[in-house]
Amino acid sequence: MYWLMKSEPSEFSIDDLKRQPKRRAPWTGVRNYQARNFMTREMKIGQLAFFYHSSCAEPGIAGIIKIVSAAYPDETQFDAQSEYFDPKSATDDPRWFNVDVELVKKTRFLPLRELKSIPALSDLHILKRGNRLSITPVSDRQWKLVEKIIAA
DNA sequence: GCCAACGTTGGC
DNA sequence: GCCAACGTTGGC
Repeated sequence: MYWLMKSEPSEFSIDDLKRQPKRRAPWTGVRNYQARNFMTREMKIGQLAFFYHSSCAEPGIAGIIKIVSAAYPDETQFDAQSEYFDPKSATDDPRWFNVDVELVKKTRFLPLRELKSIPALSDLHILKRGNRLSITPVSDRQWKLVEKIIAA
């Protein structure tokens, strides 16, 4: 099982991750229950994910990251100064969680445009109509195919 | 539990 | 900035 995780590069890009100590950072700001549940229930330490740049001039896959922690409460939900502050979340019953990720490698940039042009990837979640989930599973087959394309 | 209104996402 | 698609909210 692999993953694809979206981030707006103006908020947090792959280069921002690269600059972090140990190239690690908490994946904060997820405020969707389905995406949260993927982190709390299905993600395992050591699993790999594509780092995807969204909501920008050129959306696409920018690199590969690794899950390096179990899910734990997202601190930004308790920070009134944060744009991710959630007044309905209580410290003794947190609503939102995050995992930590580590940069494995920055790859050749693979634009969404190119992903769309590959028929064998038509079942990729982010290519499906109306998909907005910020964290989606990627199958072994899809992962290997994309890796091959990036390497080529 | 239904569902209309509203807010957000994200590519274009 | 537009707008389709989808998630969340809250009155009933």
